[in-house]
Amino acid sequence: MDWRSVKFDWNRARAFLVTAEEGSLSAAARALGMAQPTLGRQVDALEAELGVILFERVGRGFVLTPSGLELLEHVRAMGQAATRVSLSATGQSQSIEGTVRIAASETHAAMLLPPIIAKLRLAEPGIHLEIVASAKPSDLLRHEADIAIRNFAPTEPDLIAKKIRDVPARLYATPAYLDRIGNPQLPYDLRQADFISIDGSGVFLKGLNALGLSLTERNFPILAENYLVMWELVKHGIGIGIQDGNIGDREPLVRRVLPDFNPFMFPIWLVAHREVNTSRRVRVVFDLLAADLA
Amino acid sequence: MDWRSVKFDWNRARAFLVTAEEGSLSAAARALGMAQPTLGRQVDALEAELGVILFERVGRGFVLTPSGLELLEHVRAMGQAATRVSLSATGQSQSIEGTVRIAASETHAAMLLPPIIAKLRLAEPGIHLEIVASAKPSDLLRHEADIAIRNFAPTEPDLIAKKIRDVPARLYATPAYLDRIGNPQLPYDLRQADFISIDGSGVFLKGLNALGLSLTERNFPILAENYLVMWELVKHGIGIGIQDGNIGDREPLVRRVLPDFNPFMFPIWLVAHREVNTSRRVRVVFDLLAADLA
DNA sequence: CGTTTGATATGCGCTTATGCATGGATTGGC
DNA sequence: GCCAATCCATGCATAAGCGCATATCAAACG
Repeated sequence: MDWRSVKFDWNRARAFLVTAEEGSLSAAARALGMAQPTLGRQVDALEAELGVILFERVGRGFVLTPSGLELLEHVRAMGQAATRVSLSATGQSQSIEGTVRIAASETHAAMLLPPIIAKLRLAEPGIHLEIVASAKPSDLLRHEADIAIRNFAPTEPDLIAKKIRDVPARLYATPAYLDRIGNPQLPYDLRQADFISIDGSGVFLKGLNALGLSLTERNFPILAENYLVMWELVKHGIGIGIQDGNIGDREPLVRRVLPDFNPFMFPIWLVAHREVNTSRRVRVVFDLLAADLA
Repeated sequence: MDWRSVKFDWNRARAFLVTAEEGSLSAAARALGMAQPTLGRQVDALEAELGVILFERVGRGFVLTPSGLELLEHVRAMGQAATRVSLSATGQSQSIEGTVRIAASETHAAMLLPPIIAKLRLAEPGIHLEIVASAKPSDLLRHEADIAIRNFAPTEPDLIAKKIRDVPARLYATPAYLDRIGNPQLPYDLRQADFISIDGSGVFLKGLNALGLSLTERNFPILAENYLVMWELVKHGIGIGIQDGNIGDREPLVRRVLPDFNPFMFPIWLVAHREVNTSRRVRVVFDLLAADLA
């Protein structure tokens, strides 16, 4: 075998990849946790090493040359293979010492995880934990997290998932707000109420209507895009929000809207990449999460 | 985009790849032109970084662990992508300064190339030339060379090829040897002669028989596996060998066997990878080779 | 038109990695 | 069973790469 064509510095290829994808040296440096001059010099060195001009230096940022674009295609393939290396490596690792990243929505991260994390820290002090709280579901295929807590079954093929339980979600508002809209008792009474939406796709609206309410977009004057913000808005008497019944019932500032109404059931899924879940420490965390969330 | 999974040191992955493929740190170090301790430390560091034991240290060499084998698969994909990067980079390079590697059989390298190389050096002093003389056809897809001189049309899809001309090949031997076997005039007279073979696959035998001779394996008591060695054996009167007519006729030590016999025509092809041939300096060399070989 | 922001280059001190030389260990051959 | 060859590990001097601080520049905004 001839290795001439793999002799070039692969880290420089990585620098080029991230710089091209992020659009600037500074952004790439932030993404990789390196200094911006370092990446600049690596890209320069790669250009000299390959004899190709990759970027056109134009004022504020860089612009890919046609040659750079051509090369980027192949460097992307390197990056995807590198991702698979990292993914598989995590799965192969049988060391209990290391990092496990858990992705969850802000609510779950803030409301459900803390006691479990505390228990996990005591049981396995060698495991370093990272909580990725994000409104959007993390991409486990790209290894943005090792384990994700989701409210829907995953559709991606390479993921394994375990349904933990169904959580009753209810509508909450402050007593003051409920007084203001006349203490509604029936779904029909909510036709003029203000709801605080948490995503713009309308699934919240459809879900509520499926339960017997008849709402329109005019009932959603506020979009929070963040669970915690939504909950704070509800606690400040701005409108009605949906929340896990176990959490909402413990919050003294709010009361159930329509107390006798059947709760809206949504599932909690624990999801992990098949490759990653073969890792011993990921498995430990996965199993403990599954047990304690139930 | 999340770059966590590409953060690890790619050069260490390269060290692992070459070490695993070559079978030892020392061999990998030779292949990459690095020191053996360097690769050893890089592999150690990768194991620590990924938390995976890649090799089992057993006496003289390393043995891949199952985890290492699993990871090697993905690292190989990185290496293949890296090869494509290098390949495409050579093609994108419009700089006349740089290296061009020419692969040819030993005969072509020794007999045909020297005057052309001399001319090329004068015309393009900025181009550094490397001659890869090998009995086996170089793998252009893996970029073992930029340009290859071959005696057959390439079958690989991504290669471009140009047929230069047909070369008359003839049989040669020393006058002393021809005297010894009775100065043969007809193909039939060669039924007892010794031929010097250059490959073990029998194509030489079949080719000669296709021209009217009736030889068996007993006529090939010597296998040289090297064109120059074969030619030296012929010049020392050991037997009959085949050679380019332009070369053989200029050699005072030998004479044609069956002077009036039609020569065996074999083609000369100039071959390059499609990607690589877009490089300016490769193109320059390619065109000059094509012109001067005709 | 000046200010601010966010970007790329450069100089410098220092950490890190590399190569060389060497020692220790194992395999294969005679 | 010894010898030679080959390979991996370690210590040390050196060189290369990195991060920090800073200068410089361009674009957007008021």
